[in-house]
Amino acid sequence: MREKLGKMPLPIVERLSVYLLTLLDIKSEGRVSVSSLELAERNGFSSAQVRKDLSCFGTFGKKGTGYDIDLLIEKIRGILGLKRTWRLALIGLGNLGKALITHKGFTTRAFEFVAIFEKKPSLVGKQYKGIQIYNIENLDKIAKAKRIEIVVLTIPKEEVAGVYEKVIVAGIPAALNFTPVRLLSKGNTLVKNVNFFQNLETLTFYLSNF
Amino acid sequence: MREKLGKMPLPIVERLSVYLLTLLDIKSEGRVSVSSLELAERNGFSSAQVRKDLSCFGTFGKKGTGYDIDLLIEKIRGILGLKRTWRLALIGLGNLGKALITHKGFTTRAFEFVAIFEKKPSLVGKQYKGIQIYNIENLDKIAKAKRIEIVVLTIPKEEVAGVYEKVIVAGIPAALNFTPVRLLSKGNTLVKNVNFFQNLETLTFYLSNF
DNA sequence: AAGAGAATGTGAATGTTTTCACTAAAATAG
DNA sequence: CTATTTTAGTGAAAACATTCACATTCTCTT
Repeated sequence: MREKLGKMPLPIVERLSVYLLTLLDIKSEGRVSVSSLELAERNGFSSAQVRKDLSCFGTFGKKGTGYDIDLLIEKIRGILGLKRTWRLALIGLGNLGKALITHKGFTTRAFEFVAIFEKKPSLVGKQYKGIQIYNIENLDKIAKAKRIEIVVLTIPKEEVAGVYEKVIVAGIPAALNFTPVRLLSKGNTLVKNVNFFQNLETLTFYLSNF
Repeated sequence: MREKLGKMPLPIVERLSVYLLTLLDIKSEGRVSVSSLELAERNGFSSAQVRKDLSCFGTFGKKGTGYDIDLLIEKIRGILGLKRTWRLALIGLGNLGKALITHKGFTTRAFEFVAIFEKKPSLVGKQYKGIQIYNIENLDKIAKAKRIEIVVLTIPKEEVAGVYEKVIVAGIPAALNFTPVRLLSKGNTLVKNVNFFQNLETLTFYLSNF
């Protein structure tokens, strides 16, 4: 069993998230246990990979039977830090921002939006879907007061650099970046970039070259 | 220089997309050439990696100087298949679907929405932002008529399995899947899954384990 | 209760990706 | 014009990730 969790390879962490989704799905079918083979086949992995991934965190399975679904769900939730609610802030209340705020998935999972930041003066001071809208200039203060842990960036290209600087100064632990500007983790802020166009472009690459 | 483009490793293709974005950025600053080192440092890669990635497709640089920005942009656009417009269809006109349709990035890039499919009967036959809305039952017929190349899935969990089956039957070349149901490429359809929660969960994992 | 079958956990082998370190070419400075 | 600096391209080495293959343990059938 592996030690340093902070150095765990990203591919493994990403697959844990996939396993969790699959387990919840299988559980909803009323099942109570599952083999590494089934967990693998549902997701296009190999069974050895599933077992090896899980073995990094402990021995959760039972030879001859497989994995107890409820137990494995709880273990993975623990590993991924999903046993508590994470406090998010949306920065940029455009179309995408609104879509994310209203997305059911966040609330049914371990994520909660506790603040919105928006440049447009006419919106500051109001609420959207019950969440208070603040001026980005107050990010530092509000971040502390509201204990913001992750910011979700859905602002236009031009504003990214300035806003990211404020996020770093405020010492916010993490950012999920939906803007087309690639950001690098800096200071105490861990960044994850999400880029639709990159995804589309990998498709067009393979479509063009077959 | 590498041969089989269809087998090109995904990480390389993804980085090409990043290089392209960076090049456009540098170009907009009025520059005409760039070194592998700068291209690397702007994105958190190593310069050797940039050079090796590009060397898979040809020799585009000039020793002592670096890469001509215009030339490299054109080369990468060619490699990624971005020298023409790709015909997209949105399936599921919810909040996220609407946000994507109105997203400027698609039109300023090589992507164009040519159809929308939506279950809600009251919307079928109408238009949204000038794009015709069709019944999903007609996917096969419309896909051929409109020469749809990539479908963007923004439908609820429950509908995914049924809709995906129709996409495969229609033989649509690719799907960009924003639903929380992970899909595997099947038939002639290449799938790319985009999962916000997986991204959030990798953040919470590392936040929890430091 | 014994044997067959199922399935995990894991060291070793294999495969893939990244980095190193150097050669060679172009640019620049003296 | 020569020496120095910059930088691409690239085999070889290293690091990383995946798969193999098997010992082990549990379950189930008869």
